[in-house]
Amino acid sequence: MKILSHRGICVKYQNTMVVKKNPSAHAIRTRRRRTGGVASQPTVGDIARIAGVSTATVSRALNRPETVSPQLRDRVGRVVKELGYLPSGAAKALASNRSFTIGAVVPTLNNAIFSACIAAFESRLSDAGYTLLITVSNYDHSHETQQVRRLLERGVDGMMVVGLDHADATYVTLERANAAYVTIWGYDENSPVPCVGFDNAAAAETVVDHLFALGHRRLAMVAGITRDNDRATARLAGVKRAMQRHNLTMDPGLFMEKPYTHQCGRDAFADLMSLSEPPTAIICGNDVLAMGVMFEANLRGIAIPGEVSITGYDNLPITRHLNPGLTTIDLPSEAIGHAAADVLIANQAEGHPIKSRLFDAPLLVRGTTGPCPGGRR
Amino acid sequence: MKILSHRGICVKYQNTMVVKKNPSAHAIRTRRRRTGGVASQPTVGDIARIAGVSTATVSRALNRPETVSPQLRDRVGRVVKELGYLPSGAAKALASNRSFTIGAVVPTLNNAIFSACIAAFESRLSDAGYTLLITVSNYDHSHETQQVRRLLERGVDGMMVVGLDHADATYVTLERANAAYVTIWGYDENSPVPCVGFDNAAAAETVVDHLFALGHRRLAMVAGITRDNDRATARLAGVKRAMQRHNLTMDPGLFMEKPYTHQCGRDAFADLMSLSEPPTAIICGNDVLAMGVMFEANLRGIAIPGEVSITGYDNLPITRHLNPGLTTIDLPSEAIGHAAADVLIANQAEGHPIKSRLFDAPLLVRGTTGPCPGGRR
DNA sequence: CCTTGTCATGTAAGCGCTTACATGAAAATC
DNA sequence: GATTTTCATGTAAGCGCTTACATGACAAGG
Repeated sequence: MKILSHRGICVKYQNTMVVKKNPSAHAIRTRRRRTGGVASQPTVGDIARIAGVSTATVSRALNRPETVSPQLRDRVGRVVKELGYLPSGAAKALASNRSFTIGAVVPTLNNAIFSACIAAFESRLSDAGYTLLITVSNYDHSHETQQVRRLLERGVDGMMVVGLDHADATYVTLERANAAYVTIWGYDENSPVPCVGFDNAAAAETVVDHLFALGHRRLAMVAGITRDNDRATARLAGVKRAMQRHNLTMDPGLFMEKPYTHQCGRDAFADLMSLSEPPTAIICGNDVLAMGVMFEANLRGIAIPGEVSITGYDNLPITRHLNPGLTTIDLPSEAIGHAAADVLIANQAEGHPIKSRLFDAPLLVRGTTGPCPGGRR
Repeated sequence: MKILSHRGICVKYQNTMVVKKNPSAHAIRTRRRRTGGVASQPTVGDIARIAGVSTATVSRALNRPETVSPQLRDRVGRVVKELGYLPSGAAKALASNRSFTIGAVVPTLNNAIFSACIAAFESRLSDAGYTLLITVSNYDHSHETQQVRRLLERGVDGMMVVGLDHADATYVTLERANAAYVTIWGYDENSPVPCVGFDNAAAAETVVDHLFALGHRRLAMVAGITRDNDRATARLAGVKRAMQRHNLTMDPGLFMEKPYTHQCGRDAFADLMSLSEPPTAIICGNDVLAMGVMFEANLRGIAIPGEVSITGYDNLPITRHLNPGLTTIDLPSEAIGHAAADVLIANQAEGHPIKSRLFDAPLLVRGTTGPCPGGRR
């Protein structure tokens, strides 16, 4: 822990003041330097001059060392190190039309499943020399359009957006800008846009099938908010479709939409249990809701799965440690993050087209689901 | 869900091929356009020509509308909308020396406490028109240096790094680049670098005090890995300091460092309980470890806090729903994220110097701590 | 009516890189 | 030995913006 003097800011501050108060030619010219006026940062020109070569050679030595003679390469390298030279990304991006920057728009960062995906995404990008620009949409399509636009302005080389369903303007903007992008989480084989994800509805169906096989007939669903969220919508649709397939009646009172919070899961459970005829199994739109449901059941001394079965969706790392372990959909969040990064990088590096990719999202049966109490009804 | 044709990538791909195979002057010139050769994006020049004004006026109309007559402002605005013009961030950054981009280096994204902070940080940045560049260090100081360098190359207007303890090179790079930066999480009033955080050690001391007051004398600590992690180090130090203050003996066998995972918490508990004389209270370096400890205790039927008290550190949203609720340090992660963003933005916008800021991190007593079993020893 | 501001707009010079093309020396070919 | 080819390096033209300064119209002041 060695700490150097921290004066940069002050100087910068004072400099700004000077400029404001006394816009002399000199002050203005000074201000334009990259660092705000003080010790200006070295540029390729400086490196070139000191190393006694042209700027083109410096650029080549730095970006395609193999095209430069070893002596010059070393000479340039030495000067670069000596001066602590950092290339200007803006200038590079402007001149080369590549920013080595990739954008992502996620609905939220406060859900471990997205964080995990983003972490995987970032990790791959970082290894390939890219930096991640991240923005959050808060599950709001019109806000998302703004964020996409902003990322495009920042000159990202590619972009990842969550979900297939977006505002028209988002797609228009993306296509107009001729952007390289990939959607994640959802998968639709007929999708005209590339998607790296899984079939949310199909996975939800397997949950119902599992519960049906266990004898459950009275199923409830605590879905996420479906507005502007195609994943939540698809999961709900999957559950309904499977129930229809099994000829199960769907009591509207057993279907609800809740924000993805533990508290909402608890509230949902309380509501469901206060019904005259409570469900024997509760399908949750994600693990956070499922955990909330479990917590409330626990508090009320209602046995899981003895009295009620619970299912989640996501397979958050914590869910396997719960007691009993949560039966859930094992969502390949990391694989998706990696694949999304790979496809974007390959597109930039080798010009590979961005192709869709389907992942499995298998049902993971653990302890929260069991036979329907009282046998089949 | 309206989906447009998705042809951009292919064209770009083909175009790259063309260029590679036939580097005619035309193909090359074409390739240089921002979009890769197809329909090129409009520029200020295009807007200016169509609106019948100069590029300077376009720039002013877009960035400082009040300096332009209403008619021209409208005229420019209309053309901008019509052409779907998106300014080039690279060109803006190069010309104005401002990127409207802020960087962050975090140890991991796979810990809800950081995600929450980042979410708060991003939210404030976004409101102010900034975009967040995020990189992760994986708790590795030398990797962190690389990431800082990369962010600087990308031309961030400011940067946030987690913790006060960093590699020399990190600080050297930061100062040399004259960067506006702030460290978060830790706070040290004597720090020469600005820090927005709380006193990790002091908070850890309050945990010990609380346990001591409950009669516990045999304390164990499951700390995080302290290497390259000043927060974990400070927490451990705080615990030791408080124990010394209370004249408690510190059995080395009761102190261990573990990665921040649930499983490690479980393992730690198993180890601790297999000791001939197990602790009556276990202080955990963070909530994830604490939850792991709780899960294992639960599995073994060991009563909390009847037989053993547990404390966490972070106050993750889930911890209040646990049964019993986890006694932990209420870490102001969102406030820190907001404050870090605010200070960086104010520095850019108004030239305010970046000042340190101290937050409270109070002990939150919930159900996992109780009187020492068997009274005081 | 002339001067002096004031203000909206234009002109054009960069910002710091990349890279097409030019150049010239050395190597290869005839 | 004259030629062509190859290759490392240099020259200089942008990339798409911002902005200092120039300009000219018009208003205000004398």
